[in-house]
Amino acid sequence: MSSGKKTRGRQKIEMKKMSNESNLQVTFAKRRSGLFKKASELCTLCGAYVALIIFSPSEKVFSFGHPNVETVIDRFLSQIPPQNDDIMQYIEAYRNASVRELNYILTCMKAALDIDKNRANELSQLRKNNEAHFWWTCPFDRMNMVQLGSFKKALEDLQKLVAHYTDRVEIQGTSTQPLPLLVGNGSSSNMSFEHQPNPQQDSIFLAQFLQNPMFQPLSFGFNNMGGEGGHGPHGFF
Amino acid sequence: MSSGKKTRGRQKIEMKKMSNESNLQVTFAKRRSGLFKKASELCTLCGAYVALIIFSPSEKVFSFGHPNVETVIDRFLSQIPPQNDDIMQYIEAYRNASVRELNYILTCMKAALDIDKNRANELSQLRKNNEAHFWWTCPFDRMNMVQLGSFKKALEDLQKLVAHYTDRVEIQGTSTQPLPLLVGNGSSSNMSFEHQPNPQQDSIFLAQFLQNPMFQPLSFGFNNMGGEGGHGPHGFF
DNA sequence: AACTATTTATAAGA
DNA sequence: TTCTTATAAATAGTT
Repeated sequence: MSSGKKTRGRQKIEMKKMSNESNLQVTFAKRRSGLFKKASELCTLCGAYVALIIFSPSEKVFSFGHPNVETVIDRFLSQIPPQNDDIMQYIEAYRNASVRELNYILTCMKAALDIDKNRANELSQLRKNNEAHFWWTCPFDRMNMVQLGSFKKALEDLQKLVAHYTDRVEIQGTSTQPLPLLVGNGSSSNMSFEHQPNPQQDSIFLAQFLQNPMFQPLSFGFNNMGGEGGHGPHGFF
Repeated sequence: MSSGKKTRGRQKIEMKKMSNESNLQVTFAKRRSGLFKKASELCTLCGAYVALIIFSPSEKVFSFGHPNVETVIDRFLSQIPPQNDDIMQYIEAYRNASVRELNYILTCMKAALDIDKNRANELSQLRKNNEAHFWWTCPFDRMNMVQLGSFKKALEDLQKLVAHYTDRVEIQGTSTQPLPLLVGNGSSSNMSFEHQPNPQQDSIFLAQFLQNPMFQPLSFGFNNMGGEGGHGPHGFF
C-alpha cells in the first residue's frame, strides 16, 4: 500500500494559453464537449434559447443551438436596431428624385460599403481626420462580409443600369465622383444593447444623414466582451 | 455532533425543465454564469474563437464573444456558402436587359422574398403544389428577417423608380404580375456544412435559375441540432 | 480511450 | 438577493 496513488488527479492549471500543443488539443476537445453539455442543460432546465459557436484553433467549426443556431442569431442581431432599413431609406429618400440624384446616392452607398469593409484598418486613421461618425453607417455592420460584397456588386450593377437609362432619358448629371464627406463609420457596432430608438424612422435625405452624429465614436463594450469581461445586462433574469 | 449537517449540499437534479419558477431563476443565473466562465476559459486556454448567445425565458439577452460576437457569427455564416451573390446575379443577369425585363426580375425577387418570409407556414402546402425547389432561393435564408424586410422595401422602391423611368422611356411592358413559377424554397438552410461548391458561380439567367433544383427539399440536420444532439464535425480538433 | 485524484460547479439551505 | 456547505460534475495528468 504505502502512499502510492495511481495519479495525482486533476491539477490546477494556470489560466493562460497552453503551451504544449498536444495537451492543448485534448483539453480543447474535453472542454468543448463540456461546454456543449452545459449549454444543452441550460436549455433543458430553464427553457433558455442558446447559440454556441466554437472555432478551434485549427479552424474547425462546432455549433450548438436551441431551437437552432440561425434563429438565435437572427434574434440576437435584431436586438440591435439593425436599421438595415437605411439601405431602403437611401432609396426611398430618393424615390422621387432624378436619375442623377439616384446615381449620386448609389455612389455614396458604394463608398460607404467600401469604407465599412476596411473599417478595421482605416478606423484609427480616419478618426484623426474626422471625428464625426454617423449612425446610418452602422447598418452595414449587420451584414457580413460576403453579403457586403454581394450588395456592393449589386449596387454597381444597378448604377450601371441607371446610367444606361439615364443616357436615354438624357438627364444624366455629372456627380459620379464619390462623396468626400462619406468617411468614418460607427466601428464594429458601437451600439448599446438597450435598443436605441431609431432617431429618424422616416425618410431622411442625405443632407440630414450627414448631420446626424448619433453615437459616440468608438464606444465599445456592450453586451459582449472581447475575450474576458462582463456579460449581459445586469438583471439576472 | 450527531448526524446534523448544515445542508444536504449539492443534490442531483433531474434533467428536465424545472417546475419551481424561482428555483429556475436562480439556477439559470448560476448556470449562465458558469457557462460564460467556461466559454471564456476555452478561449484563453486554447485560443478558440467563441460566440455564445443566451436568451433567458424572459427574453433578456446575454452574450459572449471572442474576439467578439459579430466576428464569430459572420465567420460562421460565411461557412455556408451564402451565395448572397444571387441578389447580384439577378441584377447582373439583366444588366443589359430592357427595363421591362428588369421590372420583371424585381417582381420575381420580391415574390421570392415574400415566400421566404412565410416559408415556415407555407412550405408544406407549397410542396404539395410544386415539388421543385430552387437552390438560388437559399441565399435569402442568410439574411435575417429585419434584413429581408428592408431589402424587400428597397426592391419595391427600386421597382417604382424603374417603373417611373420606364414610363418616360415608353418601353414599359406588361409583365408586372408575379411569376407563378416562383414558389417554394429551400426551407431553413438546407445545406450541409461541407461548403457545397457554388454550382453556378457565373452569371446565370432566369431561365437557368428555374431549372436548377439543386438541393434536396427539406433536408435538415447539419452542424447544429434542435436542442440536444451531436455537435460539430467529427474530427475533434 | 480509460482512469483516478482533485478542482470546480452548483443545489439547497441560511 | 448573497453567502455557505456538502455534494455532484468536470477535468488534468496518467496509463
